[in-house]
Amino acid sequence: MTPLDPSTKTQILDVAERLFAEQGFAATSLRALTAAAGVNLAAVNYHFGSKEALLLAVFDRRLRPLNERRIASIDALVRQAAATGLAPSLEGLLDTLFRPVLEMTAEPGGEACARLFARVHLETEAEALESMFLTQFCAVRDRMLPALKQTLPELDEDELLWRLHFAIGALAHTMQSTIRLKWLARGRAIETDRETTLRRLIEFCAAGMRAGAPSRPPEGT
Amino acid sequence: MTPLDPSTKTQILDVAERLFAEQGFAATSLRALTAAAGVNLAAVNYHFGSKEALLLAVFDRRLRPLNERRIASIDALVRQAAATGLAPSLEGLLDTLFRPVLEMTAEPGGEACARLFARVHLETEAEALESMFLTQFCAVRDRMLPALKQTLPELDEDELLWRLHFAIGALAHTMQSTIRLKWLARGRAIETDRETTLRRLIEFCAAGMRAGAPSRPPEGT
DNA sequence: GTCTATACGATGATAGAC
DNA sequence: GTCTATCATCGTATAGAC
Repeated sequence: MTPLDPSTKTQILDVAERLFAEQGFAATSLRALTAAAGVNLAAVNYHFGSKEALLLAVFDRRLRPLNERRIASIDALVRQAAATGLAPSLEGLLDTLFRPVLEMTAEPGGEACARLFARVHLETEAEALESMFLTQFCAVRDRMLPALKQTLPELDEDELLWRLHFAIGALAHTMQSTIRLKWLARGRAIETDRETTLRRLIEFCAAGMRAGAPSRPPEGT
Repeated sequence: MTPLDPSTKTQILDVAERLFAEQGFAATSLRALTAAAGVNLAAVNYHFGSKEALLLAVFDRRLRPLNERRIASIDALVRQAAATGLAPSLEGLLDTLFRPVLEMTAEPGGEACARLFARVHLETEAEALESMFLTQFCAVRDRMLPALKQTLPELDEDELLWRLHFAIGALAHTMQSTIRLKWLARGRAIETDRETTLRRLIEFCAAGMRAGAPSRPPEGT
């Protein structure tokens, strides 16, 4: 349990993260996993309770520092904005939401893990997993929403929530499948540099969230 | 195989669609599935080859008419625009992309199936599934991209592709989890009427795709 | 061609000895 | 905490009846 401990538990977590990401969850058997980790088959069920709970633990370990970074960034933005008497910038808030996820792909094992992330909504009902995900995101949301309300005061709450929902979807899809993007491009080379992608994503979502405010297109059928 | 035939094959497809959507793919055993369909266990492997291939067939059957609707709508928009000498409207093109998916939820069994859809990136690499999905979407893309280029001529191709990618992500996330949206809302009731959602989605994505064109926000760090 | 009964190997989980 | 042995269940394959 201690940080530097190559204990059975952390050993399992490390190997599980790698194998789940490489081969997928269902395709990774506990026998192969425990053999690769050099531990006994029964150790997974002893330490985690089930294979699915092990997956939860893998996600939890990755998500925790990521959401802590988000919280710190939002707090810094809001504090800084309050000091100047202005609302926090929309681009800054979106950066806070997106950057930790995109930067995770630069960490060792991070890219594979990010892909695993995106493949989450599968299998069973994944209800436990969704629940863990939302619980962790709770603190982020509770800071993000008030900040966004300051920044976009003209939006009613429903509209704001939906637009944040769409923005998260754009992020999720970006993490999930550069494959689809490359296919969209029909073989053309396409820029996938991380900072450029982040800029594009922020521009798209910022414009989407501001929709209707700066210039209103004429209504049609 | 004929439309009205309650044959073993269509019987399996019908029950599979329902059970996969209700319980998830992994959680639905072929034994339970074939028992519910009143067919023999081996019938699945005889008619479809494997459990995964059955899932493919379920998706394929739903996706085919959906993409045909999209193609017809895009063609109509482009034809109509050409007649007036104008580019097709961005909102119209996005409507074409989104509406058939949202309206699928109104068909019997459609909502559950839409959720299953979104849970696609599961298990193994899901490579076969992704491949089927992209193959079907091919004809849509090949009409959508030229139309979008007419409508947004100021965007370079990379930017256009990325923005379409983001828009598809917003759609996918919308179909996938109203659960997350409701959680975002923290218990507040939130409008989830289909036409309203469609309008919100179109407004968000249209603004995102036009980002930088109509009015330019000042650049910051 | 279609359907059935049955068997096989592998899986996730568990009980109990140490 | 760790191990071995064992269990029910899974997806799949096949042999043979209609």
